[in-house]
Amino acid sequence: MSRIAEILLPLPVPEAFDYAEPEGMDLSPGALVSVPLGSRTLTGVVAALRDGQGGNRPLKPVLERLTGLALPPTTLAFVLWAARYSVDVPGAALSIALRGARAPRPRQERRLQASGAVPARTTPARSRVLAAAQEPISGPDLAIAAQVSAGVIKGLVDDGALNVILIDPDPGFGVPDLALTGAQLNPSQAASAKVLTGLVQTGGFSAVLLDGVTGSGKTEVYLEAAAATLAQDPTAQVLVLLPEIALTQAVLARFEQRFGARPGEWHSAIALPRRRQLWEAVADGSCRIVVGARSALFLPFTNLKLIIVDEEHDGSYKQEEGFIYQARDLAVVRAKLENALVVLASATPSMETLWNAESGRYRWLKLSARHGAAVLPDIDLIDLRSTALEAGRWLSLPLVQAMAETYGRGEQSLLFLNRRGYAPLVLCKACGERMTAPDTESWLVEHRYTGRLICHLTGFSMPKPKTCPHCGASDSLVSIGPGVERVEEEVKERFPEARVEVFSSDTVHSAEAARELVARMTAGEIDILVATQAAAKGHNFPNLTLVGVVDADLGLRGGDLRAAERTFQLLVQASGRAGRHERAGRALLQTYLPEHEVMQALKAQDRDGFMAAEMAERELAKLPPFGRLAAVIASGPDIPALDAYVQALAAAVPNAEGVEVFGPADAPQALVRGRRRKRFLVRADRSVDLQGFLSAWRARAKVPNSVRVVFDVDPYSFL
DNA sequence: AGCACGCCGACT
DNA sequence: GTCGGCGTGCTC
Repeated sequence: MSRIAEILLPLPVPEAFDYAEPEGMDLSPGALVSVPLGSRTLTGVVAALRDGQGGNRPLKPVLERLTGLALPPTTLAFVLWAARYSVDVPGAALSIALRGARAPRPRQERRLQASGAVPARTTPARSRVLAAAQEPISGPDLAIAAQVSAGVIKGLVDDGALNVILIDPDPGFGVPDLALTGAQLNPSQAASAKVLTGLVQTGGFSAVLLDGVTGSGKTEVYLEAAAATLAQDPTAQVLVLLPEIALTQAVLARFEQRFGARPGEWHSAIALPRRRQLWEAVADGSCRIVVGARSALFLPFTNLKLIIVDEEHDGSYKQEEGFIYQARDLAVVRAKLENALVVLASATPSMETLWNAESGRYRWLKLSARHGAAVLPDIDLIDLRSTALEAGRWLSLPLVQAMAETYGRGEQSLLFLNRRGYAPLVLCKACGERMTAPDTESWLVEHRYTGRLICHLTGFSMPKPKTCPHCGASDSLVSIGPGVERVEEEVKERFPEARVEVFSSDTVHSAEAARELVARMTAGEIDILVATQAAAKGHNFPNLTLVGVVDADLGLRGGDLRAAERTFQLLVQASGRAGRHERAGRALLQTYLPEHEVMQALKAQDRDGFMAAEMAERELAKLPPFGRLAAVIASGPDIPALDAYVQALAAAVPNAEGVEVFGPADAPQALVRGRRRKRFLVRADRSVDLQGFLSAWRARAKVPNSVRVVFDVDPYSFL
C-alpha cells in the first residue's frame, strides 16, 4: 500500500499539502523533507502519513528526506499549537522553527597535520613545520609557529608529508562541567534554589514565579536549577530566554563561569551558519544549554526539561510583526508539552503572572534580601507643579542639587528619559505648522547629532530645513520638548567639568558599542549617563548612586491598558540601577502627577499594593487577566476598499455570548507607510473560545486584495 | 512566500 | 511590432 505524506511548508497556506511517499523512503512525522512546489523546491516537515494515493490528480513525490534532521514530536505539536493560538496558518509558526534548519551550513575549516611520511627533501624549515604540525593546526597558524612562508607548507602538502583535514568550525558552545559548584547563596536564595531543585527531581510540568527585587540574585538561583536539571538526566536540556540581545552577554558569562563552558547563543544577530550549527546541535541533543531571544523557543529540543524566562514582564517578549506571539506565555505552553519546569523571573512581574501565582497555578518564590550589603534606593518624587522648570530646561533644582552632591562625592548619576533624539516635536512659531512624516503623519523627531528630522516609526528622515516648508518663514522652526540629546546639552551646561555620555540606540549602534559603554561606566570613566530604556535594565554599575527620571509621566500618556503597569515596571527597573553595591542609592522622579497611584506606589515602594489596585480595576472591567483581548487590524492604501471591508466585517460579527466587539476605529497609528489602518478590539470572557470566534468572524467577510488583516491575540501595544 | 500568467506603455 | 510594468491567484 502506498502512502501519502502530509507536508507542512513554511508558507502562508492554510493546510498541509499531500505528496506521494516514494517506495522505501520510510518517512515518519517530524522528518524534514524537500518537496517540489510549482517550479521550486522547498524544505517542509512531515505532519502525518496515511495510506492511499492521489485522488483525481496524481500527487507529486517527496524528493528527498533530509537525513539526520527531524523536528521532535513535541516541537511539531508546539508549532501547531502556537499557530492555532495566534489564529495564524501553521506555516507562519513553522517558518520560525525551520529558520535554523534552512540556514546554510558553515564552511568546513582546513587543518594540517603531519602524516608521518618523510618528505623527499628535508630542510630545517620543513622540519620545523612537521614538528609544529603534530596536532591538527590551521595553515596560517602553522606558518607562524614554524616561522616559515606559506610556500614551504604547500610544498609539504604536495609531498604528502602534511595531511589536509577538513573539520567543522567551532560551534561556539561547550559541554557543561557538572562538577563545578555555584556561588555561595544567601538564605533566601538557598531556600528558593532548594524548591527549584526539588521540582527538578520530582519531574513533570510545573510553573514557578521567581519574584525578587532588582539585585536580589535571581540569576544565581536559576543557575542552580539549571545545574540540577543537567545533573538529573544526562540528556536534559535547558533554555534561558532573555528579552533582548543586549542582556545575553552578561548571562552567557554567568553560565560560562558556572559550568565552565559557553551555552549556545540564539538571536537575530547570530550569523546564519552558526544558527544552522546550533539548530542541529539542539536537535541531536549535543547542545544542552541555550541562551536566546524569544525565537529560541521554537528550537527543536529533544529533551527540554527547564525553561527560564528572565525579566518575564518585559514587553519585548511580545512579537508584534509577522507571526505574532507572546514568548513568555508560549514558554509555559512549551513546558507543558515537554513535561518540563518553567521559571518566570522578575522584580516586577506582569499582572498575568502575578495573578497566576496568587491563584496557585504557579508556585511563587520570593527572594527578599538584596544581594550582599546593597539596599533598595530611596525613591522621592519631585512635584513639577510646585518646583517649576525654567524655560527650556528639563532638570529641576532638587534634581540638579542631588546630581551636584553625587558628583562632588565622586559617584555616578544616571538620568533616565525614554525618548531618543533632541526634541520630539519641531514646529514653526510663525504659522504653527508641525513637522510630520509624509506617510505616517507622526511627528518628526529632531536629532542634533545628525542634524536631521527622523520618523521613529518608519525611519524616514530629512535634513532639518532652514525655512518653514509651509509658510516659508526663515529661522522660525523651534524644538519642543526634551529628548536625551537635549538633556545631555543641559547637563553639560550645568556640569561643564563632568564626563557626560548618552546611551540610546542612536549613540550605541552595536552590541560591541554597548559593551564598551557599559564597561566605561562600570570603570567609573563616566560621571553622568543620560539614557533611554536601553540602559534601564540588567546592567550593574557599582558606583551609581543617583537615578533621575526626567519625565516619570511619559509612559502614562496615551492611555492603553498596560500604561500604568508598564510605567511602574520601567521606573522600578530604572530606579533599581542605583545603589546596587555597598553605597546607598537614591532615585528622584520628576512628575506632574505626584498623587497618581503609580507615583505613590513607587514612592512607598509598594509593588504589591499597586498591583492589587490595578488588578481590582482590571477585574471590574473584565480585562486581562480576567478577560481576554484581541485586536483586528485591517490596513491598505485604498481607502474606499478598506472602509468597505471594515464595514462588511462590522456587519458580520458573529453572535456570541460573552464577547464584545468595539470598532471599527482608526488605529492609534492611523497611517503607516502610506497604508491607512483601522482597528477592532475584541473583549471576551475567559470561557469563550476566542480563536474560534476570530476564525469564524474572518471567514464571514471577503478580504479585498489591497487590504491586509492581522489578528493580534492578547495585544500589548495598541499601535 | 515566490513565481507564473496576464493585460497595457516606450523602445530596437 | 516586442520587452516589461507589477496586479492576481495558485502551489499538493
